[in-house]
Amino acid sequence: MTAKTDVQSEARTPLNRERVLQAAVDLADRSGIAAVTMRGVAADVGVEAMSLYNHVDNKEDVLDGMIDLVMVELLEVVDVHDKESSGQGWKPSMRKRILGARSVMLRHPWAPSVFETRTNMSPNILKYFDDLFGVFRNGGFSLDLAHHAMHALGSRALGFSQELFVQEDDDDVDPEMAAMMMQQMAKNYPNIGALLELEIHKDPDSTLGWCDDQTEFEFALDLLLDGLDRQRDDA
Amino acid sequence: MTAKTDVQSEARTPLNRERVLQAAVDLADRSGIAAVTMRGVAADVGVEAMSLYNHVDNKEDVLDGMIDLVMVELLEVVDVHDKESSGQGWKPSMRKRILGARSVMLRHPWAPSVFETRTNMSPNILKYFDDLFGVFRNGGFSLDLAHHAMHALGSRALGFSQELFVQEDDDDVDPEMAAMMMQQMAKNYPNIGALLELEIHKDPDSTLGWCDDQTEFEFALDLLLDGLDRQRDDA
DNA sequence: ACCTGAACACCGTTCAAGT
DNA sequence: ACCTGAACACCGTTCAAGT
Repeated sequence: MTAKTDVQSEARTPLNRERVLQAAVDLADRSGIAAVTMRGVAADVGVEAMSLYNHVDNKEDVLDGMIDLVMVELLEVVDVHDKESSGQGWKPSMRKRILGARSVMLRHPWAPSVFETRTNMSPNILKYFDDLFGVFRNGGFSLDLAHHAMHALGSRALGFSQELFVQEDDDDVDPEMAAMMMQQMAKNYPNIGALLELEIHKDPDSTLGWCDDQTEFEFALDLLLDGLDRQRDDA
Repeated sequence: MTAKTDVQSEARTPLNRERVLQAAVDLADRSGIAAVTMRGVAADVGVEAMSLYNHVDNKEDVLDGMIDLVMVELLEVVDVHDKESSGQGWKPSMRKRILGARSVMLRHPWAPSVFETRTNMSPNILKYFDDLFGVFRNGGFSLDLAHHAMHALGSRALGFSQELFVQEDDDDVDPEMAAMMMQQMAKNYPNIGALLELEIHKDPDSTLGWCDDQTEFEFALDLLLDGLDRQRDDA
């Protein structure tokens, strides 16, 4: 946001790694991760693409850096949410942390897909996971069970669950055609068809957007946390 | 595999969509998804890149087609595993299906990442999910709960769970340096450090590869299925 | 020390031209 | 009907040259 307002003073101060990475994050937030090219980031920062290589190693380094900026936000948010739920036991604490993490991911919709391509852990990522581990252990989990728990949570530990086949918003759906497709679906796929009918009954205006991501995320999270709680009691 | 043995007769029969897609899958299995370029697939099939466009719409179409071939395998495997567990209740059935699906994904390690970029469901994908839905419903799940269950399983329903930060196999780790890193880790990240120590104690030969994916996958799967079972009983 | 222009080796894709 | 050569608009990245 400051990148445009004060061009003169920005131009005077030489470019640095931080400004490059922040520009990349802003660009991704604004225009999607596909827009984050070396040339695109360079343009946003008022420089030619080749100049970026004075401040970052290569594009992988840019992506690593973008994730690191997200992690900083994540550590902040989790810290805030953590104080709210101090002394309430491991489950509310874990729940708050993860839902807090999710709120950060919602601000950076490109982040999950970039996370999935990272191979190296940064200090901030390690700290985040170490803290999560700490919550489990303070809650009476054995190291082994805490380890299993982290794997079971998977990406949910970072606040996202990749939703498969996210339909882009179809503004221009012919309602007649939609009805025909529904009929076809019900014939070939009876169970999915039944579900569609049920969901349409709930909200007749839309056959789309009927999966409330927040509800589904919390359902799965609670399913996992409750299951882990039970395993902890058994030990 | 047949693509190389019989060049002459292959050359005689004109190219078709199926041969293109199979070549793409073989190439991905052999050399990874990054090797699947229009030029690369074309070369494997003995033609120039531009010729492919006579048989597929574009690269997205190729990726859709590759996934469809995987889905065919998946439907076959699931069908086999399903007969083994017929009449044993929904849980063993669901378990067998999903572990069967996982065995297919292990044959095509590139498939998960491609799945995650698909936006459209193909008939085979719809059939697969409809069948899964059927298992839940026959097991006494309400439509609503079955719907939640599918979301909770997420990509696990297709037999994979994206593992974050998969470390590439580091053949050339200096053991001295590894020990130093361990010490550093234990200092900065006490919980992760404790876990590393525990795991090394189990298998002193390797600090890597200590996460048995199959075990973790089954742990998470059973956690979810047991949790869903409990919710079903409450209804 | 930092930035640039030109260039390279790759992409996916189009199109007129060949058979 | 199918295949090709040349070309286009993009990538990430290198390097010698500028200031």
